[in-house]
Amino acid sequence: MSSPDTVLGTGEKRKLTLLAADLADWYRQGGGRSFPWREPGTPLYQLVCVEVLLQRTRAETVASFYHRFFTRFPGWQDLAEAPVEVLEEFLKPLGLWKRRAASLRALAAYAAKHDGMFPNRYEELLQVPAVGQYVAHAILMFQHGERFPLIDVNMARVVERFVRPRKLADIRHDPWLQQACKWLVRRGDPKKVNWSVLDHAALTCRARNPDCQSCFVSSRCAFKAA
DNA sequence: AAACCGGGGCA
DNA sequence: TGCCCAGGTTT
Repeated sequence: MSSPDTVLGTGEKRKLTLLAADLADWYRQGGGRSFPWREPGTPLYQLVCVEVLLQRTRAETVASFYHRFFTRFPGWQDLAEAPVEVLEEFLKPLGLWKRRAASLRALAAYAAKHDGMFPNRYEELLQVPAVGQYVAHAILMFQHGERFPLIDVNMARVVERFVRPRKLADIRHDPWLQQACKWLVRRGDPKKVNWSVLDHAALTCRARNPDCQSCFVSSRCAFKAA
């Protein structure tokens, strides 16, 4: 048996399709943000490292740290060779420095054994150290060009406000939210569609002070700010 | 399912 | 001051 709480309905799919189309147009017209790691030709090494740096950390903060980090650690080998204490000290301005240092070192060790490549199956990716659902999706998208959503608090907030709230507390375990996010990126360039959602979340559909007045999809949105 | 990590940004 | 941030791991 499938309950409405766990299955994405037809009406919900239609709403999400329209939302994605509008966000894609907005992004194409230059409405989104620009970050160093979005530049064409950014190596997979940088993309994977950035995902670790972005965890629980504002993208703007990571952007200001980007040049420093990759000047000091240009490749997997530099990361693997650095003493963990040095890496920890280097990461302190970002916070979560102990965990991040461990994650980056584990990833560097993995990359060294696999020639800088990662698995192309979701289940295998989850076995890689420091790789959870979000990073696994990111790797599938960036390395293999597959159509996966970057399901983070931002995408979750946009989808939940626009359609309806999730049932489970944890984003990563809510089946309805998973389907909704996957549906949201069903068409268009996977990277651009994902970025358009994240940028809409950061600029307009903000966590604390959402700008529903200037939101161009507010007429179809289930969420109304006070 | 909930706790934990953590410094910085912002109201 | 208190909440929030492109999560993953441990309990």
